[in-house]
Amino acid sequence: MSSYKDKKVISIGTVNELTGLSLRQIRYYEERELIFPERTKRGTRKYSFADVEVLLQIADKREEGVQTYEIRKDMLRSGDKEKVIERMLRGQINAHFKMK
Amino acid sequence: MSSYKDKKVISIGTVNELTGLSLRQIRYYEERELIFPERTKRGTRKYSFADVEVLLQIADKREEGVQTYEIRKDMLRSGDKEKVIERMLRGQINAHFKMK
DNA sequence: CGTGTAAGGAATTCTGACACG
DNA sequence: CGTGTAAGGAATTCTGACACG
Repeated sequence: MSSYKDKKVISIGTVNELTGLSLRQIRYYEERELIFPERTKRGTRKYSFADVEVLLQIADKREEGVQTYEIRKDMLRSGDKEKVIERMLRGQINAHFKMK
Repeated sequence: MSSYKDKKVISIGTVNELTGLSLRQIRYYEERELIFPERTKRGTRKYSFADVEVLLQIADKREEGVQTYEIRKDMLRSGDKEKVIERMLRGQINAHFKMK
């Protein structure tokens, strides 16, 4: 089920190289709940390849002028609802345990 | 051919968590040419999931008391010779361009 | 041979905020 | 709303070396 694609092992700097998005943008999309990285003990964000793919999609939408709120709605509406929900739950759970 | 499994995106600290090997050990196995991480501009090592798997195998061998030199020979002799050679070439090439 | 450690420096990441709009 | 940036701190990673054996 959960393979390499979903393992959260990539740091934000590498995600920046992989997507071309600025650190600010990557963090902001998390704030808008479009993406849900994990956190190491220290608090460093870790992303999966799946996250990188989502970010690439977000980048496309943003270029089209779509707002983050709309993108989020689209994601919830579209295809693999399960995946999205799973990602979101993981994010929530993490946030909860770290008592953000 | 080359999928997520081979993309070098994991930092040494994360590899340490994934394998349980110390940073010292991970770096040493590179010195012994058992593993070939890439380097970022700055010089930081980046590993792939495939590298992590190899490290796990190395760890097993070491526990059995096998020396790194023997492990290296075994790797060259065993199964996917292509993969090994490919990995080594990548390592060499990287080393060359960075003029280690 | 294989691995630990202290050493000093350089780059990374984090958060909260001000800015513009 | 979305993104840039300067700010200060904390943790990461790097290399070369001494240590033990």
